[in-house]
Amino acid sequence: MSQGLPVTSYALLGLLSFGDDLTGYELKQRADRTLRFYWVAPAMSQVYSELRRLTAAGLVEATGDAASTRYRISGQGRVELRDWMQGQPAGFPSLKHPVALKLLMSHMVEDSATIQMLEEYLTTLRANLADLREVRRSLVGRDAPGEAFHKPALVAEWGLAYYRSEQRIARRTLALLRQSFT
Amino acid sequence: MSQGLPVTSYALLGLLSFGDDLTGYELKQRADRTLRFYWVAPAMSQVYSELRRLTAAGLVEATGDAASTRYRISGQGRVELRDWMQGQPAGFPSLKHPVALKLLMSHMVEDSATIQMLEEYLTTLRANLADLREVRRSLVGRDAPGEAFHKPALVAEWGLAYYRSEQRIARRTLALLRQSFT
DNA sequence: ACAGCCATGTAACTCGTTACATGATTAC
DNA sequence: GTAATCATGTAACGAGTTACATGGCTGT
Repeated sequence: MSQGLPVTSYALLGLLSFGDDLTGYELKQRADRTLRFYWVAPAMSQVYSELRRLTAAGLVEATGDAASTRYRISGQGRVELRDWMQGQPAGFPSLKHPVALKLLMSHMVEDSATIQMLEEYLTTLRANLADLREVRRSLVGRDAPGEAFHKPALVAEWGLAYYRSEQRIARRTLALLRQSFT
Repeated sequence: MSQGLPVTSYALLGLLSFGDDLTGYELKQRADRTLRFYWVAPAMSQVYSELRRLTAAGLVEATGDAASTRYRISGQGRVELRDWMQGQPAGFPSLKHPVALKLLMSHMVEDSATIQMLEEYLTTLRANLADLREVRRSLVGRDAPGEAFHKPALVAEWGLAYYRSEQRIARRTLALLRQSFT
């Protein structure tokens, strides 16, 4: 039953599938640490409303008082999550890349502005890369095949590969622009 | 004036900044050919509503009858687009990667299911790569520095680099899973 | 005492999607 | 003549954001 929850709902349910029970606040923190790199960083208010939805559907169970509620995935939640994973195909990633977007129409501005944009992108890229490296590091020791964080480690590696690829292509594009910008 | 249009609005305005005037229908086709790889493929209905918004703001001009209207960017539109490009920083890309998402919680299912998911991803990746290569090919001859499609060509290269990186990491992950899957 | 974090929520709004609906033109 | 494509729109809805609001708890 309860077919067709939004993907973000399953994503949060997935974050609860590692065994521990969390408050909405803690769940948001976990999302910021992991989900944000390849899905979204949902707003605080959305975390709470999704948790209400999941509770209503019986996929998570709430314990504690109104001032501090802990949520844990239910048996039915595990079943539903499994079904969703194996049901529909994953679907193709969708990218919102404002840097590429502005580059596309960069004939409207001076090359120096585009060069500056790419430099700024490389800076924020470095920062994100550092964050993700830190996440990856925190999994060392529990990341062997079969261990609890094997799959999260694979995802972190995936993200690192993505960021490194972005670094390469941004640098290459920057070099090309600087070359023709006399 | 008219500060703070949604980015998709500027994106469509940008597609109109290459000099030709298009119908809503044609604009949608152009978006499907270019924008979709690194921004979005807006629904037909949204293309029309954005065009109405842009017209109301004086950034595009409409000509023709109600049965077939052509839109062209206005002088003010060019100014506004330039301002937007140079104004706020581009912002960091946001990725919605359902494959990575499912991989994260793949401890919930058998490895064989995850392996199958990655194989399917590689298939659709191949198809998208072919599409984008076709786009890149169509720009050959007008893609030198200073020429009309230099920047679009750079963006296409960027996209190709991204897809190739995805291919590499997907294959690597697949290999790791197959290895530990006895 | 006060700052900062923990913790939870409501309300308004907008972007973007899907479904629905219509009709003209072109190709076979 | 009929199917596909061109062309334009409306209506309903849902996901997700921002702004607002409240209050407890902890460290200095």
